[in-house]
Amino acid sequence: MTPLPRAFYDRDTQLVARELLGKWLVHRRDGIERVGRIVETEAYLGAHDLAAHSARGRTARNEVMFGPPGHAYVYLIYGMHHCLNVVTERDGHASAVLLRAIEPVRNITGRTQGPGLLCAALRVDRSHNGLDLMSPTLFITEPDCEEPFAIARAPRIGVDYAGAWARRLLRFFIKGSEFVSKPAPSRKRNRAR
DNA sequence: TGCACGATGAAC
DNA sequence: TTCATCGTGCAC
Repeated sequence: MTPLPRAFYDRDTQLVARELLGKWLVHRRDGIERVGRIVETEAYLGAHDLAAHSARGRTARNEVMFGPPGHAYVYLIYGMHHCLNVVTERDGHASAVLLRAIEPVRNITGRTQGPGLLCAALRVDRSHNGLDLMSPTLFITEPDCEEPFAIARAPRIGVDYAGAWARRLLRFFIKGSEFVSKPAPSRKRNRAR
C-alpha cells in the first residue's frame, strides 16, 4: 500500500473532502495494521471559514492547520474525544478535512461512526498531531477494490455558532452507507428561509 | 491564574 | 436533554 502523494492534498479542500471518500485510512501500531474505509468527511476551508479552528488565528493548537498539506491535525475535543483531520491546500492556507467516519476493513473493533469513535477505533490520539501522512505509520491509500458509490452532502455537524457558514453543504458522505455518523437531531428551531 | 467553552458520545 | 471531562485561549 502506497500513501497518497502530497499533491493529492495540495488541492481545493472540498475536492479533497469528496475524493477522500472510499479511500483507506491506515494506522500501523504495535504490530497491528488497522484499516478503515473513509465514508464521511467535512471540509474546513481556511481562516475565512468561521467554523474552522483557523478562523480565530494561528495558535499552538491549530499550528498544524497553517502548515503544509498532507499532515495530520489531531486535537482533543470536549476533554475526552480526539478528532483527526488532514491538512489541505498550500502552506499557510489553514484548511483541512475532518475525517468523521470509517467502515471497518481490517483489525477494527468497536464503533466507528463519528470523529471521536473513529479515532478511538483506529487508536489515533494527540500524539499523532503534525504527523506527515506520507509516513508508513499513518496514511491514506487507494482501496484494494472499490465499487461505484454516490456522494451526498449536508451541513457540517456541531458548528451552529458559525452562522451562514454552518449552513453550507461542506459535509460529504457515501450515500446509503450504514457507517455514516448519525448525530443526535439538532435542537435547532424552524429557520426562516 | 482563572475560567468559559468546545468540529462528541452516551445516558436519561 | 443532560452530563462527562480537560486542553485551549483569552480575560483579568
